[in-house]
Amino acid sequence: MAEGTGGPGGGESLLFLTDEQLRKGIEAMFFAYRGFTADPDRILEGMDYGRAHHRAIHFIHRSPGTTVNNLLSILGVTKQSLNRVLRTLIEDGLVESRVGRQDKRERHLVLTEKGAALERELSDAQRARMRAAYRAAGPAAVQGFRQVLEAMMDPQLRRQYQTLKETGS
Amino acid sequence: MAEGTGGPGGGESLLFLTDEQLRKGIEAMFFAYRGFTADPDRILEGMDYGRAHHRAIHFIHRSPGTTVNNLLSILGVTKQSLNRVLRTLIEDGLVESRVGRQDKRERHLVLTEKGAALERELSDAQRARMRAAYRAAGPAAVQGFRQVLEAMMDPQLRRQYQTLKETGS
DNA sequence: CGGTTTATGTCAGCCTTGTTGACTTTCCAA
DNA sequence: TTGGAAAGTCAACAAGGCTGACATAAACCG
Repeated sequence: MAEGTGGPGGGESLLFLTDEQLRKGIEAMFFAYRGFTADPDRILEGMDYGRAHHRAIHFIHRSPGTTVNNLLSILGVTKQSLNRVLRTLIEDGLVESRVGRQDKRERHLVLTEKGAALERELSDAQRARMRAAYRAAGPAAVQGFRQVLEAMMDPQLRRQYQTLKETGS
Repeated sequence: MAEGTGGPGGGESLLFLTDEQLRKGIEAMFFAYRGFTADPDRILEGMDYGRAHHRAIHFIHRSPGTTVNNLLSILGVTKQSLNRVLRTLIEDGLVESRVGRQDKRERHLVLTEKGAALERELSDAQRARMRAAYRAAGPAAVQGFRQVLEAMMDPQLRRQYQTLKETGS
Protein backbone atom coordinates (compact mmCIF):
# COMPACT_ATOMS: atom_id res chain seq x y z
CA MET A 1 0.00 0.00 0.00
CA ALA A 2 0.91 3.64 0.20
CA GLU A 3 2.97 5.17 -2.59
CA GLY A 4 3.27 8.89 -2.42
CA THR A 5 2.14 11.70 -4.60
CA GLY A 6 5.52 11.74 -6.23
CA GLY A 7 6.14 8.28 -7.59
CA PRO A 8 9.03 7.70 -10.00
CA GLY A 9 7.23 9.55 -12.74
CA GLY A 10 6.39 12.77 -10.96
CA GLY A 11 2.62 12.67 -11.54
CA GLU A 12 0.09 12.09 -8.81
CA SER A 13 -0.60 8.57 -7.79
CA LEU A 14 -3.84 7.25 -9.18
CA LEU A 15 -4.33 4.87 -6.31
CA PHE A 16 -7.33 6.85 -5.22
CA LEU A 17 -9.08 5.67 -8.36
CA THR A 18 -8.90 1.96 -7.63
CA ASP A 19 -12.14 0.01 -7.54
CA GLU A 20 -11.50 -0.51 -3.86
CA GLN A 21 -11.34 3.20 -3.15
CA LEU A 22 -14.39 3.82 -5.28
CA ARG A 23 -16.32 1.16 -3.43
CA LYS A 24 -15.50 2.80 -0.13
CA GLY A 25 -16.80 6.08 -1.46
CA ILE A 26 -20.00 4.44 -2.63
CA GLU A 27 -20.62 2.83 0.73
CA ALA A 28 -19.73 6.06 2.51
CA MET A 29 -22.39 7.85 0.48
CA PHE A 30 -24.92 5.20 1.39
CA PHE A 31 -24.33 5.31 5.12
CA ALA A 32 -23.83 9.06 5.29
CA TYR A 33 -27.09 9.77 3.50
CA ARG A 34 -28.90 7.78 6.14
CA GLY A 35 -27.43 10.06 8.79
CA PHE A 36 -28.12 13.08 6.68
CA THR A 37 -31.87 12.44 6.67
CA ALA A 38 -32.18 10.84 10.09
CA ASP A 39 -32.80 13.93 12.22
CA PRO A 40 -35.48 15.59 10.10
CA ASP A 41 -37.14 12.21 9.63
CA ARG A 42 -37.29 11.78 13.38
CA ILE A 43 -38.90 15.18 13.82
CA LEU A 44 -41.43 14.59 11.07
CA GLU A 45 -42.58 11.17 12.17
CA GLY A 46 -45.67 11.62 14.26
CA MET A 47 -46.58 14.77 12.41
CA ASP A 48 -48.47 13.91 9.24
CA TYR A 49 -45.47 14.85 7.13
CA GLY A 50 -42.59 13.03 5.53
CA ARG A 51 -39.39 13.62 3.68
CA ALA A 52 -41.24 14.92 0.64
CA HIS A 53 -42.79 17.69 2.74
CA HIS A 54 -39.39 18.54 4.13
CA ARG A 55 -37.93 18.96 0.68
CA ALA A 56 -40.76 21.22 -0.44
CA ILE A 57 -40.47 23.34 2.68
CA HIS A 58 -36.71 23.58 2.31
CA PHE A 59 -36.79 24.89 -1.22
CA ILE A 60 -39.71 27.23 -0.66
CA HIS A 61 -37.81 28.71 2.25
CA ARG A 62 -34.75 28.84 0.07
CA SER A 63 -36.45 30.65 -2.80
CA PRO A 64 -39.47 32.46 -1.43
CA GLY A 65 -42.03 33.22 -4.09
CA THR A 66 -40.85 30.42 -6.34
CA THR A 67 -43.43 29.03 -8.75
CA VAL A 68 -44.79 25.50 -8.82
CA ASN A 69 -43.02 24.77 -12.10
CA ASN A 70 -39.74 25.95 -10.70
CA LEU A 71 -40.13 23.75 -7.65
CA LEU A 72 -41.01 20.82 -9.88
CA SER A 73 -37.79 21.12 -11.82
CA ILE A 74 -35.73 21.37 -8.65
CA LEU A 75 -37.35 18.42 -6.95
CA GLY A 76 -37.53 16.28 -10.06
CA VAL A 77 -40.93 14.75 -9.37
CA THR A 78 -44.21 14.87 -11.23
CA LYS A 79 -46.66 17.67 -10.62
CA GLN A 80 -49.23 15.20 -9.29
CA SER A 81 -46.73 14.02 -6.72
CA LEU A 82 -45.73 17.51 -5.69
CA ASN A 83 -49.31 18.69 -5.66
CA ARG A 84 -50.31 16.09 -3.12
CA VAL A 85 -47.63 17.43 -0.80
CA LEU A 86 -48.31 21.10 -1.48
CA ARG A 87 -52.03 20.69 -0.96
CA THR A 88 -51.60 19.42 2.57
CA LEU A 89 -49.03 22.09 3.39
CA ILE A 90 -51.38 24.81 2.13
CA GLU A 91 -54.41 23.32 3.90
CA ASP A 92 -52.45 23.14 7.12
CA GLY A 93 -51.37 26.74 6.77
CA LEU A 94 -47.65 26.15 6.40
CA VAL A 95 -47.42 27.43 2.85
CA GLU A 96 -49.21 30.26 1.13
CA SER A 97 -49.95 30.19 -2.60
CA ARG A 98 -50.19 33.63 -4.17
CA VAL A 99 -51.50 34.31 -7.64
CA GLY A 100 -48.80 35.89 -9.78
CA ARG A 101 -48.90 39.61 -10.44
CA GLN A 102 -47.60 39.68 -13.98
CA ASP A 103 -48.58 36.19 -14.98
CA LYS A 104 -51.75 35.28 -13.16
CA ARG A 105 -51.41 31.63 -14.16
CA GLU A 106 -48.47 31.24 -11.86
CA ARG A 107 -48.68 30.60 -8.14
CA HIS A 108 -45.92 31.97 -5.96
CA LEU A 109 -45.17 29.86 -2.94
CA VAL A 110 -44.09 31.29 0.40
CA LEU A 111 -43.86 29.90 3.92
CA THR A 112 -46.23 31.25 6.52
CA GLU A 113 -44.91 31.97 9.98
CA LYS A 114 -46.01 28.49 10.98
CA GLY A 115 -44.23 27.00 7.99
CA ALA A 116 -41.11 28.99 8.70
CA ALA A 117 -41.14 27.68 12.26
CA LEU A 118 -41.16 24.08 11.09
CA GLU A 119 -38.49 24.85 8.53
CA ARG A 120 -36.32 26.25 11.27
CA GLU A 121 -36.81 23.22 13.45
CA LEU A 122 -35.91 20.85 10.63
CA SER A 123 -32.96 22.74 9.31
CA ASP A 124 -31.58 23.41 12.77
CA ALA A 125 -31.43 19.68 13.32
CA GLN A 126 -29.90 18.97 9.94
CA ARG A 127 -27.40 21.79 10.25
CA ALA A 128 -26.35 20.65 13.70
CA ARG A 129 -25.24 17.31 12.32
CA MET A 130 -23.59 18.96 9.34
CA ARG A 131 -21.80 21.43 11.58
CA ALA A 132 -20.46 18.66 13.78
CA ALA A 133 -19.23 16.78 10.73
CA TYR A 134 -17.63 19.88 9.24
CA ARG A 135 -15.96 20.75 12.49
CA ALA A 136 -14.64 17.23 12.95
CA ALA A 137 -13.25 17.08 9.43
CA GLY A 138 -11.90 20.60 9.11
CA PRO A 139 -12.10 23.27 6.39
CA ALA A 140 -9.84 21.55 3.87
CA ALA A 141 -11.89 18.37 4.04
CA VAL A 142 -15.07 20.40 3.63
CA GLN A 143 -13.76 21.93 0.47
CA GLY A 144 -12.95 18.50 -0.92
CA PHE A 145 -16.31 17.18 0.17
CA ARG A 146 -18.13 19.86 -1.78
CA GLN A 147 -15.92 19.41 -4.83
CA VAL A 148 -16.55 15.71 -5.09
CA LEU A 149 -20.28 16.06 -4.53
CA GLU A 150 -20.52 18.71 -7.18
CA ALA A 151 -18.63 16.54 -9.65
CA MET A 152 -20.98 13.69 -8.92
CA MET A 153 -24.14 15.54 -9.94
CA ASP A 154 -25.82 15.22 -13.30
CA PRO A 155 -24.87 18.26 -15.37
CA GLN A 156 -28.40 19.60 -15.37
CA LEU A 157 -28.74 19.26 -11.61
CA ARG A 158 -25.31 20.78 -11.17
CA ARG A 159 -26.50 23.87 -12.97
CA GLN A 160 -29.52 24.11 -10.70
CA TYR A 161 -27.34 23.63 -7.66
CA GLN A 162 -24.95 26.34 -8.76
CA THR A 163 -27.73 28.78 -9.49
CA LEU A 164 -29.14 28.10 -6.06
CA LYS A 165 -25.72 28.26 -4.47
CA GLU A 166 -25.10 31.77 -5.67
CA THR A 167 -28.44 33.25 -4.69
CA GLY A 168 -28.80 34.21 -1.08
CA SER A 169 -25.18 33.83 -0.11
CA MET B 1 -20.43 35.40 13.87
CA ALA B 2 -17.20 34.68 12.12
CA GLU B 3 -13.97 35.17 14.04
CA GLY B 4 -11.16 32.74 13.45
CA THR B 5 -9.78 30.11 15.75
CA GLY B 6 -6.97 32.34 16.72
CA GLY B 7 -8.09 35.81 15.86
CA PRO B 8 -5.59 37.76 13.81
CA GLY B 9 -2.87 35.52 15.06
CA GLY B 10 -3.07 32.62 12.68
CA GLY B 11 -5.76 30.05 13.49
CA GLU B 12 -8.07 28.62 10.92
CA SER B 13 -11.09 30.63 9.95
CA LEU B 14 -14.41 29.24 11.06
CA LEU B 15 -16.17 30.74 8.10
CA PHE B 16 -16.78 27.25 6.80
CA LEU B 17 -19.19 26.70 9.67
CA THR B 18 -21.62 29.48 8.80
CA ASP B 19 -25.25 28.56 8.22
CA GLU B 20 -24.74 29.56 4.62
CA GLN B 21 -21.90 27.10 4.12
CA LEU B 22 -23.84 24.39 5.88
CA ARG B 23 -26.84 24.98 3.68
CA LYS B 24 -24.70 24.59 0.59
CA GLY B 25 -23.42 21.30 1.92
CA ILE B 26 -26.96 20.12 2.59
CA GLU B 27 -28.11 20.98 -0.90
CA ALA B 28 -24.99 19.43 -2.39
CA MET B 29 -25.81 16.18 -0.61
CA PHE B 30 -29.34 16.29 -1.96
CA PHE B 31 -28.38 16.83 -5.58
CA ALA B 32 -25.35 14.56 -5.49
CA TYR B 33 -27.32 11.66 -4.10
CA ARG B 34 -29.66 11.91 -7.05
CA GLY B 35 -26.69 11.50 -9.36
CA PHE B 36 -25.28 8.75 -7.20
CA THR B 37 -28.35 6.56 -7.68
CA ALA B 38 -29.27 7.63 -11.21
CA ASP B 39 -27.23 5.14 -13.24
CA PRO B 40 -28.17 1.95 -11.38
CA ASP B 41 -31.79 3.13 -11.29
CA ARG B 42 -31.74 3.51 -15.04
CA ILE B 43 -30.37 0.01 -15.50
CA LEU B 44 -32.89 -1.50 -13.12
CA GLU B 45 -35.97 0.15 -14.54
CA GLY B 46 -37.55 -2.22 -16.97
CA MET B 47 -36.20 -5.21 -15.08
CA ASP B 48 -38.50 -6.08 -12.23
CA TYR B 49 -36.00 -4.73 -9.74
CA GLY B 50 -35.47 -1.47 -7.91
CA ARG B 51 -33.07 0.28 -5.63
CA ALA B 52 -33.84 -2.11 -2.80
CA HIS B 53 -32.67 -5.05 -4.90
CA HIS B 54 -29.53 -3.17 -5.82
CA ARG B 55 -28.66 -2.61 -2.18
CA ALA B 56 -29.17 -6.26 -1.30
CA ILE B 57 -27.07 -7.40 -4.24
CA HIS B 58 -24.34 -4.92 -3.39
CA PHE B 59 -23.91 -6.07 0.17
CA ILE B 60 -24.22 -9.78 -0.63
CA HIS B 61 -21.47 -9.31 -3.17
CA ARG B 62 -19.52 -7.36 -0.63
CA SER B 63 -19.80 -9.98 2.11
CA PRO B 64 -20.46 -13.32 0.45
CA GLY B 65 -22.02 -15.80 2.80
CA THR B 66 -23.49 -13.11 5.03
CA THR B 67 -26.55 -14.09 7.01
CA VAL B 68 -30.01 -12.57 6.71
CA ASN B 69 -29.73 -10.97 10.13
CA ASN B 70 -26.43 -9.40 9.23
CA LEU B 71 -27.86 -7.97 6.05
CA LEU B 72 -30.84 -6.65 8.00
CA SER B 73 -28.64 -4.68 10.34
CA ILE B 74 -26.61 -3.23 7.48
CA LEU B 75 -29.61 -2.20 5.41
CA GLY B 76 -31.64 -0.98 8.36
CA VAL B 77 -35.00 -2.29 7.16
CA THR B 78 -37.45 -4.79 8.59
CA LYS B 79 -37.13 -8.44 7.81
CA GLN B 80 -40.47 -8.41 6.00
CA SER B 81 -39.22 -5.68 3.75
CA LEU B 82 -35.92 -7.41 3.05
CA ASN B 83 -37.60 -10.75 2.62
CA ARG B 84 -39.79 -9.47 -0.19
CA VAL B 85 -36.67 -8.45 -2.04
CA LEU B 86 -34.64 -11.56 -1.24
CA ARG B 87 -37.45 -13.87 -2.25
CA THR B 88 -37.59 -12.50 -5.77
CA LEU B 89 -33.81 -12.54 -6.09
CA ILE B 90 -33.69 -16.17 -5.00
CA GLU B 91 -36.63 -17.19 -7.19
CA ASP B 92 -34.98 -15.51 -10.16
CA GLY B 93 -31.73 -17.31 -9.46
CA LEU B 94 -29.59 -14.27 -8.67
CA VAL B 95 -28.98 -15.18 -5.05
CA GLU B 96 -28.46 -18.53 -3.42
CA SER B 97 -29.50 -19.20 0.16
CA ARG B 98 -27.41 -21.86 1.87
CA VAL B 99 -28.30 -23.46 5.18
CA GLY B 100 -25.57 -22.77 7.73
CA ARG B 101 -23.08 -25.49 8.53
CA GLN B 102 -22.57 -24.81 12.22
CA ASP B 103 -25.88 -23.13 12.87
CA LYS B 104 -28.51 -24.63 10.63
CA ARG B 105 -30.98 -21.89 11.47
CA GLU B 106 -28.91 -19.38 9.55
CA ARG B 107 -29.05 -18.87 5.82
CA HIS B 108 -25.87 -17.78 4.09
CA LEU B 109 -26.44 -15.61 1.07
CA VAL B 110 -24.25 -15.67 -2.01
CA LEU B 111 -24.62 -14.36 -5.53
CA THR B 112 -24.98 -16.87 -8.32
CA GLU B 113 -23.12 -16.24 -11.56
CA LYS B 114 -26.21 -14.51 -12.89
CA GLY B 115 -26.42 -12.37 -9.77
CA ALA B 116 -22.76 -11.53 -9.98
CA ALA B 117 -23.24 -10.44 -13.58
CA LEU B 118 -25.97 -7.99 -12.61
CA GLU B 119 -23.89 -6.77 -9.69
CA ARG B 120 -21.05 -6.07 -12.08
CA GLU B 121 -23.27 -4.18 -14.46
CA LEU B 122 -24.67 -2.03 -11.68
CA SER B 123 -21.44 -1.33 -9.89
CA ASP B 124 -19.57 -0.65 -13.12
CA ALA B 125 -22.05 2.11 -13.85
CA GLN B 126 -21.92 3.52 -10.35
CA ARG B 127 -18.15 3.35 -10.19
CA ALA B 128 -17.80 5.06 -13.55
CA ARG B 129 -19.58 8.12 -12.20
CA MET B 130 -17.64 7.98 -8.97
CA ARG B 131 -14.37 7.63 -10.82
CA ALA B 132 -15.13 10.64 -12.98
CA ALA B 133 -16.00 12.67 -9.90
CA TYR B 134 -12.87 11.56 -8.05
CA ARG B 135 -10.69 12.30 -11.03
CA ALA B 136 -12.21 15.74 -11.50
CA ALA B 137 -11.81 16.62 -7.84
CA GLY B 138 -8.40 15.10 -7.19
CA PRO B 139 -6.98 12.94 -4.38
CA ALA B 140 -6.95 15.62 -1.70
CA ALA B 141 -10.59 16.40 -2.28
CA VAL B 142 -11.43 12.71 -2.17
CA GLN B 143 -9.83 12.38 1.21
CA GLY B 144 -11.87 15.30 2.51
CA PHE B 145 -15.00 13.90 0.96
CA ARG B 146 -14.60 10.63 2.79
CA GLN B 147 -13.76 12.36 6.06
CA VAL B 148 -16.87 14.51 6.05
CA LEU B 149 -19.14 11.64 5.04
CA GLU B 150 -17.75 9.48 7.79
CA ALA B 151 -18.28 12.21 10.35
CA MET B 152 -21.86 12.59 9.18
CA MET B 153 -22.85 8.99 9.91
CA ASP B 154 -24.66 7.84 13.00
CA PRO B 155 -22.11 6.26 15.33
CA GLN B 156 -23.61 2.83 14.94
CA LEU B 157 -23.60 3.04 11.16
CA ARG B 158 -20.09 4.42 11.24
CA ARG B 159 -18.95 1.30 13.04
CA GLN B 160 -20.60 -0.89 10.43
CA TYR B 161 -19.05 1.16 7.68
CA GLN B 162 -15.61 0.90 9.21
CA THR B 163 -15.89 -2.84 9.70
CA LEU B 164 -16.92 -3.17 6.09
CA LYS B 165 -14.24 -0.78 4.96
CA GLU B 166 -11.44 -2.85 6.41
CA THR B 167 -12.57 -6.20 5.09
CA GLY B 168 -11.66 -6.91 1.53
CA SER B 169 -9.30 -4.04 1.03
C1' DC C 1 -35.68 -33.95 28.32
C1' DG C 2 -38.45 -29.74 28.12
C1' DG C 3 -38.79 -24.89 27.84
C1' DT C 4 -36.96 -20.67 25.93
C1' DT C 5 -34.73 -18.07 22.65
C1' DT C 6 -32.97 -17.20 18.03
C1' DA C 7 -33.10 -17.12 12.92
C1' DT C 8 -35.89 -17.21 9.31
C1' DG C 9 -40.02 -16.97 6.64
C1' DT C 10 -44.78 -15.66 5.71
C1' DC C 11 -49.57 -13.51 5.60
C1' DA C 12 -52.30 -9.45 5.82
C1' DG C 13 -52.86 -4.74 5.85
C1' DC C 14 -51.35 -0.08 5.98
C1' DC C 15 -48.67 4.36 4.59
C1' DT C 16 -45.76 7.46 1.81
C1' DT C 17 -44.23 8.80 -2.29
C1' DG C 18 -43.37 8.05 -6.69
C1' DT C 19 -45.58 7.01 -11.55
C1' DT C 20 -49.00 7.51 -15.97
C1' DG C 21 -53.02 9.16 -18.28
C1' DA C 22 -56.89 12.07 -18.89
C1' DC C 23 -59.19 16.25 -18.26
C1' DT C 24 -60.30 21.20 -16.66
C1' DT C 25 -59.67 26.08 -15.81
C1' DT C 26 -57.35 30.14 -16.33
C1' DC C 27 -54.71 33.12 -18.73
C1' DC C 28 -50.82 34.80 -21.75
C1' DA C 29 -49.28 35.80 -26.28
C1' DA C 30 -48.95 35.56 -31.16
C1' DT D 1 -59.18 34.44 -31.45
C1' DT D 2 -56.81 30.59 -30.84
C1' DG D 3 -52.92 27.73 -29.29
C1' DG D 4 -50.17 26.66 -25.63
C1' DA D 5 -48.51 27.21 -20.86
C1' DA D 6 -49.33 26.97 -15.68
C1' DA D 7 -51.73 24.90 -12.42
C1' DG D 8 -54.89 21.68 -10.30
C1' DT D 9 -57.47 17.39 -10.00
C1' DC D 10 -59.16 12.46 -10.34
C1' DA D 11 -58.14 7.65 -10.78
C1' DA D 12 -55.28 3.84 -10.74
C1' DC D 13 -51.11 1.71 -9.90
C1' DA D 14 -46.23 0.30 -8.08
C1' DA D 15 -42.22 0.25 -5.05
C1' DG D 16 -40.76 -0.13 -0.78
C1' DG D 17 -41.13 1.15 3.78
C1' DC D 18 -43.92 -0.22 8.23
C1' DT D 19 -46.62 -3.10 12.09
C1' DG D 20 -48.62 -7.23 14.03
C1' DA D 21 -49.33 -11.98 14.24
C1' DC D 22 -47.93 -16.43 13.59
C1' DA D 23 -45.09 -20.78 12.11
C1' DT D 24 -41.05 -23.64 11.90
C1' DA D 25 -36.66 -25.35 12.90
C1' DA D 26 -32.71 -25.34 15.49
C1' DA D 27 -29.84 -24.05 19.24
C1' DC D 28 -29.26 -23.42 23.95
C1' DC D 29 -29.90 -23.97 28.78
C1' DG D 30 -31.33 -25.70 33.16
